[in-house]
Amino acid sequence: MASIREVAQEAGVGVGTVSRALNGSGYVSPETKKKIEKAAKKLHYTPNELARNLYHNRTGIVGVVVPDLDHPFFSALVKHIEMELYEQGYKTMICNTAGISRREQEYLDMLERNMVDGIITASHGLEVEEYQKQTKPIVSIDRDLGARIPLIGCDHEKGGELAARLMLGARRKKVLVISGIAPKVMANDRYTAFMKILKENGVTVQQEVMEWNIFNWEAYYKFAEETFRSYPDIDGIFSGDLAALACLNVAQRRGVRVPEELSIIGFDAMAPSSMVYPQLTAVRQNVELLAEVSVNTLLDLVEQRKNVPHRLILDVEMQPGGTA
Amino acid sequence: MASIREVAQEAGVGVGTVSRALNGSGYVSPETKKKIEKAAKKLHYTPNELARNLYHNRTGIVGVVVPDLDHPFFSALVKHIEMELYEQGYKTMICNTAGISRREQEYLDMLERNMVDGIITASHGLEVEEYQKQTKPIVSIDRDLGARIPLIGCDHEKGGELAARLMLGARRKKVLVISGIAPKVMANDRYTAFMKILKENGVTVQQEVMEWNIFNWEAYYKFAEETFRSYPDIDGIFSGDLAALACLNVAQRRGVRVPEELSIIGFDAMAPSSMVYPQLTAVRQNVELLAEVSVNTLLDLVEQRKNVPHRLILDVEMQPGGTA
DNA sequence: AGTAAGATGGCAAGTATTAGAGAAGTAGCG
DNA sequence: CGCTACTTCTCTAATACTTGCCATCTTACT
Repeated sequence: MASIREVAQEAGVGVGTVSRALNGSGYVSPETKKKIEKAAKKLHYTPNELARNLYHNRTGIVGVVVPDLDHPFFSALVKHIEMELYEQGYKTMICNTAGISRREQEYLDMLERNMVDGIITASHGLEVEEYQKQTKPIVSIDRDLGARIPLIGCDHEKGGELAARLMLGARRKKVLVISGIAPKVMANDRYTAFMKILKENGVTVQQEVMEWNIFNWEAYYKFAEETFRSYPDIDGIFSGDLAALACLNVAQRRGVRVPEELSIIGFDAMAPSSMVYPQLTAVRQNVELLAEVSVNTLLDLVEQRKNVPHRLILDVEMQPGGTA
Repeated sequence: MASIREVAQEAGVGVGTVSRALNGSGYVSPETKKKIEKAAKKLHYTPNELARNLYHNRTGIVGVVVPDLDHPFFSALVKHIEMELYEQGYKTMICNTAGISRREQEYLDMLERNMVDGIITASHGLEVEEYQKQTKPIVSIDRDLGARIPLIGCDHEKGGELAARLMLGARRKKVLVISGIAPKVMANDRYTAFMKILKENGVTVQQEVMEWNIFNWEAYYKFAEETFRSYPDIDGIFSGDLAALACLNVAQRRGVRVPEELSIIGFDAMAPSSMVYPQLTAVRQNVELLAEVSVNTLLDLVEQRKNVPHRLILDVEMQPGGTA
């Protein structure tokens, strides 16, 4: 762990010269530069990032806050965010809130303490006020955190419409919506839009609510079994991917024919939706684009590159499958 | 962004006193302490972590290196690692190598530059020598990186045995193994053990190799289709979860009855293996324990709490399912 | 009252680096 | 030869915090 001082001594120059030689800033003669590089190599010198960070008051780290890393949507999201951040020279710190709002708060505090240069949050356990207290760069996915905090999300409303059209086309009459519990997120818009269209067309729509952002297959499965008991006569289900997959699984186990007797439409169209047979019919979010846009918006703020729009809505499409 | 100096001025004391008052070290009278705390609150003082890090020469960050965050095994692993690290007061930085060994190298460099206090690596694109150059804390999952680097993994050999026993019990005669491409990882042991037992019992075993640690469902699916064309008469498949799921999916599409005509056994038994119908029969790794053990081993090194064993092998069990 | 122990807090060094001021040296040109 | 311009490099301040050392003040005891 040689320091810049030792390198300077070894090369017989001052520390400033070493700094300039190695960073390529300011005047350094070719010979001295060579001498310094030799000394650096000899001593296995690597600059201490911590001192650098202190001076520049930045770490090049971005915090990414999600409710559950093991949920297919969030693992895909974080993966793409990480890769995009890497492209732009940043590192990714993750926070798996697991529904604990204290953890979300702690990451906000880390912003304050300069540990991270910015935050992308897709976890929504805190009140908007907590976020509004912050002045440093934050970008929110799928929930409006008020002024100064850009919001990125997909077009949930259109997704709900697409699903509704599909249900209508299949002449479904008694449809169930399984929605998430979080009250203030954009995801709810898809169910509102879905239900509105179906009701306008005389379809009976019922709604069940379940905790969705903690991924626990057992819970989904139990919920699906419960659903089939409580609603034996429904002919359509619209919900997030995982709940839809659980319903599909239970339907298959019970011998309910999908899609003949029951249409199931998911939302997200993440990897597992393609693994089952038949493939799940689902509204697809472009996670890759979502990640890219989120990162670029955040870095626009961090590096003050330009003004960013407060709200960015990305398109969705229907992933054809065999369940609707 | 008030600094400690401003707090000291506001409270009318020296900076050292503020530091000691807020950290609870050394003598500070109750009144001064109260005064300092009031000043700190008034100025919204939050200590700059960067300066702290520089002084202590640590960041409290652990780097976690995986080939693909969106692979169900790695997303589960990282999730549990993150949660365990959090419990112990550390933060998690992730690196999704995506098979690019340069990225793996860069994380090793970050160790050198003091950006992270230690590394847990489950990605294996670099030569052992690169790791041996390092003197700072590293823990490896599923690959032996030589002396000084603890190795954690599950009992792949036993997993292979369990699968082999199941194949024998089902009287399978022509079995295919789909293994990964990485030559030096422990995962290969499961296939060696599996094949050895089957061959000893007179079963024909063939082997196909595919790139496995980059998760791409399309590729798995294509590979599975190819497999069914090339080996139309096999009656057993043993492979990682995802390849197994792809084979199950193709089998169902082709009308091959599972498990009557074809036994499929996976390895890992991650979430998607439970989502399909019938549930995939698969060897289950205890990812949660794997994460816990990896973190504790690493932190033993980081904090020099105690000597750590060089090799830790965790038990596996068979997840019963409907495909074997 | 004098002394010593104990309490309290200020000062400055240390942490590794960068940037900017300025010193020292060289060369070109009139 | 002297002035200017330019190159080259050193030195110091600054970044924000922690901590050891020392100075000062209080209190109590003799």
